[in-house]
Amino acid sequence: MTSIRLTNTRTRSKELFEPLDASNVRMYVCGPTVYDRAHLGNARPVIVFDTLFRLLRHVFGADHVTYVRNFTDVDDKINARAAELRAAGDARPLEEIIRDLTDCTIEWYHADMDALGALRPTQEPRATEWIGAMIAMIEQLVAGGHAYERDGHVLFRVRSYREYGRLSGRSVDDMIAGARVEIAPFKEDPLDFVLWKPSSDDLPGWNSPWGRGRPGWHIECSAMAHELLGDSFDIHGGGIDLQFPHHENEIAQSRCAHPEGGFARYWMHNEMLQVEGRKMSKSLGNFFTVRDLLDQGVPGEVIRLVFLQTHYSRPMDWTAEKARAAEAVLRRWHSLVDDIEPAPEPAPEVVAALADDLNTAGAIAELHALANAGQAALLKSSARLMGLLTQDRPDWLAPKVDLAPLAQRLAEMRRKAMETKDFSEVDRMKSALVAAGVEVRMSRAGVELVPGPDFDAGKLQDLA
RNA sequence: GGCGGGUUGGCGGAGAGGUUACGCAGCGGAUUGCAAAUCCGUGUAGACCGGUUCGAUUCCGGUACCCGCCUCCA
Repeated sequence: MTSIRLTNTRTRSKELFEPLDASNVRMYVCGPTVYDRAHLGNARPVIVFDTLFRLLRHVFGADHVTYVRNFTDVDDKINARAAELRAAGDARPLEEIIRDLTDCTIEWYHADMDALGALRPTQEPRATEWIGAMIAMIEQLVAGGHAYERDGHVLFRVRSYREYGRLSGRSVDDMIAGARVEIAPFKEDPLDFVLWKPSSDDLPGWNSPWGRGRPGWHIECSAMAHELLGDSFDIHGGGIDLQFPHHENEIAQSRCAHPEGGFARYWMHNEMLQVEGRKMSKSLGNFFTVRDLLDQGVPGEVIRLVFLQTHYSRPMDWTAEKARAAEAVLRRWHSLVDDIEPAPEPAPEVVAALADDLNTAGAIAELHALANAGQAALLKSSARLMGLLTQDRPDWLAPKVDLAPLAQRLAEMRRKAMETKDFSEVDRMKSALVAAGVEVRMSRAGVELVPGPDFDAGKLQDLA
C-alpha cells in the first residue's frame, strides 16, 4: 500500500500517516461562515483538502474515508448581514432572513466549489443543527472546572489546559504580554474565550442552562467533530490563519471535555493566498470571489490547476498570467485525452508525488512527463486523481464544430495557388479564419482547422 | 511587541548533501509558399555572511529583505 507522509503542524515535521482505523479514515476541515459568496482565498483549503481526500480515497478505498466540513451558520457576521437586509426593507422576521441567507449562501458555495472540481465532503453539518451537542460539551467543561459562567456568558478557562499554545508555539504568558487580547471585565484571564454568550431578543438564540443565548465560534467544530468523528480522529485541516486561536481553542475544549480522547492526530494547515503579489483585501481593491472569476470566463478547472501548481504549505500568488498559462496547458492535455479511455490506475509517479506531503507541483510535473511521452490513458487517469480532466471536452473548451468544408476549400485554394504562385486569396482566407479564432494548420499532408481559445463562430459567417 | 513562513535561472515553481526538475517565455534547427501548430536542441539559478563536510543551493548559525497570524475579512 502507498505510504502517505504529511507535515503535521503539531510536531512541525513530516510524518508517516497511519490512520487509527484504515477502514474508516477520518478528516475534519473547517468550512465557511455562510453570509456571502466565497472569495478566492476560501477556495484554497477546499482544493487542498479535496486533493487529500481524493488521495486518501485512492489509497484506503472510496468507502473508507469520512470527510467532514462544517457550515458555520451561526455567527455575528451573519446576524449583521441579516440586520442590514432588514434595514434595507426586508420585513420578514430576523430568523427567517438568516435561514434564507445561509441557505442561499450554502447553495452558492456548493455551486462554486463544484466548479472547482471539488468533491462534496462525506458530511457537511450546519452548526445550528448541533446546538444541543455544543451545550452538552459546554456543560461537561463547566462540570470539569474548565469553564465558568459570568454575566450570562460561559468562558473557557485557558489556564486549565496545561498544553494551551502548543499547536501554535505560543505561551500563555507571552501572549498576555503581547496584550493584543480583548480585555473583558468578566474574564478571569484575558485569554479566556467565549463558549456561550447571551442573545438579546433581536438576535438568534437557543435555550440553555445559562439562559437564551448562542454559541461562541470555536465550540461548534469541537462538538461536531466529536459527534461525527469521535474522541480521536486522524486529520484536522484548515487555513494557517486558523491555527491560532481557533484550532488552539478547539484542542483545549475537546481535550478537556474528552480527556480520554486525543482529538486530532495530524494537523494540516494551508498557507494563504495572495493576488498579484499582495494580500487580497477589500481595502487594496483586489478582492474578488470565485464566482467573479467564473463569470469572467476563467474555468474552474483552470483555477484548480493554478492552485495545485503551488505547494499547499507555501503562500500562493494568483495572477492573470498563471491563469492564462494553465488554460493553455489544459487545452493541450484535453486535446490529447479526449475520447481516450483512462487507464485503470493512475501513474505510480503521480501517486508517489501526492503521497509525499501532497506535492501537487511535483505531481503536475509528472503529468507533463506523461503528456510528453504520449501516455494519454495514464495522463487521464492520473489527472483525474487530482480532480483534473474529469470531464471530456468540457464546456469551456471551444465547441466541437465541423470545419471540414472550410478546410477543403482552403486546401483547394492552396493547391491552385501553388501552381499560380499567387497566394493572396489563400492568405486572405487564412487571416479571416485566424480572426475568427481558428488555428490554421497547413502541411504537405493537408489542411487542418482547429477552433482555438478565442473561437467565434459568428465571424465565420462571412466565409460561408 | 509575540509567533510563524519565505528568499531558487527572464518569469512561475519542485525535489535531492555530489548526476536534466517541470512549465511558460527566449534562442537555434526541422517542417511550411509564408505562417501557425508540432517535433528536436538549448540556460552562466539558488538573498547575503559564516560553520559542518572530501563536497551544500540542499544541514547548522547569523544578517538583510519580503509575507502572514496575533484584529472584522481565510
